[in-house]
Amino acid sequence: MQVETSLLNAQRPVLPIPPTSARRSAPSRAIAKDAEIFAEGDDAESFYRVVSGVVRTYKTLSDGRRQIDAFHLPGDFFGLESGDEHRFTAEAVGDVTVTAYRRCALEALAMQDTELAKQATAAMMRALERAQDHMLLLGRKCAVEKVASFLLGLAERMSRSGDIELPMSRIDVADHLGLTIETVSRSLTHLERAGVIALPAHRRSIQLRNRAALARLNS
Amino acid sequence: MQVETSLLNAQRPVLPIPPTSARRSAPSRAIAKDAEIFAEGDDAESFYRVVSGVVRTYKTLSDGRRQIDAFHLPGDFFGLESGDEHRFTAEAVGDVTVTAYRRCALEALAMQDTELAKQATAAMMRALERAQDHMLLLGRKCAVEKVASFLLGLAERMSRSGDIELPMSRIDVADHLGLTIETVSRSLTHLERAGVIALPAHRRSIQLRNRAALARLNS
DNA sequence: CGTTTGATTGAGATCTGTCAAATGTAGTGG
DNA sequence: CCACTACATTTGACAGATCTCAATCAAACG
Repeated sequence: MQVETSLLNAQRPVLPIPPTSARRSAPSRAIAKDAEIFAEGDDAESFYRVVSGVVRTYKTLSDGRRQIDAFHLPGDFFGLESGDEHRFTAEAVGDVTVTAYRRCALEALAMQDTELAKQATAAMMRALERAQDHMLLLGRKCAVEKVASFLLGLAERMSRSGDIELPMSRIDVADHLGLTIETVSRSLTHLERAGVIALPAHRRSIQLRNRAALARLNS
Repeated sequence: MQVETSLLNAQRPVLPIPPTSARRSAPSRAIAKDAEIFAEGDDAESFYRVVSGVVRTYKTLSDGRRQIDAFHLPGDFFGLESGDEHRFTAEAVGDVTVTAYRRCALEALAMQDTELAKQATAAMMRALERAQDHMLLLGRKCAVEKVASFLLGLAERMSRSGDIELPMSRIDVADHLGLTIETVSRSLTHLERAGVIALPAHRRSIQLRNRAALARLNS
């Protein structure tokens, strides 16, 4: 896990860091793999920004079915709420470092024209756009298309080469795409047999061999 | 219907809009059933608020598969974008009246502390929250659960009694829930046979007979 | 090494989609 | 008011995609 995390960070472009006025009151927090950052229903005292590692946010049904609405990479904000409770749970996918911002700070800052307020608003809009794209994926794409879209999106966000080091397990991928782990696995081998991707021995790494074919799958 | 549509498209070029200082005189636009308000890729010159009727916003894949991300009821905002293009298409479900706001107006107002800016921001947050709930529905609920959740949500938004008059066709419902019209129909009759809802002769009206049972279906 | 965990593969069941037909409703014109 | 049409919805039979359950395999770890 350590290895994967550092690889990921190495591939990421350097983060833009909020201005010092905001950073002064922004403590950095280290979180261990699979540890909870906040839970559905918790008071939304703070929101967060990923410094290193990956965070998943999800909702669950009463019988345990889970939908991961997003993975948050370094630089991404998460945990912004309109109400006073968190509406989903956030956990560390691997070892993670986050910056915490007091929520009241945002509301105070929102009135002003600060860099942090702008970034937070922009983050919300991006989250909405991603959610809209993801609804199309969940509602109308078949399994292979879902996996292809996911790989393309991840490559775009975390790698400029064609190599992806998946930060998350198959279960996480499945719960993000509305599939089971078996179907995710079968879709991957299907793409591999079609020569679109390669799956090296280390099963968390994936090479994109034919981006055009992948792109065709989520037109 | 064709005639009406083309008439509307003819008047689609943006109306002259008075300065934002006169918000009370924000122009009202009448739109005929199934006419387009804006399309994916259009310049996002304006955003809108529903005055009367219902609006659907959707994305499509290249082969025509469609995902309706939301239905907008009177009072709802839609068409707010972070970029300079609309990222989905908006159409009138029935006959509709909307208020149009110039986009630059919002950006100017965002700096200030106006009521409209606040409402627009709140609308965005609500849209995000709905999108997150809807991802759980699309990714992890079965057909009957999807229909039950949809009916409950609609009843909550547009009726305090247990009677719903569906504003949209089965096709629209299906494309919102990630199903086919046949499966929507079968789910409805299934709920009817279970005594949870009643389906009067007029097939667009639905009576909720057992809200507790419906609520149990989307826990 | 054995164990544990995660991932892949296989076989069969189930749910939803597809195609086709029947039914019902609204609308039209005689 | 009654055919008659057009359209939306429902229903049925079947196919196909994904899920479930189970076994195998591989890598990581003590």
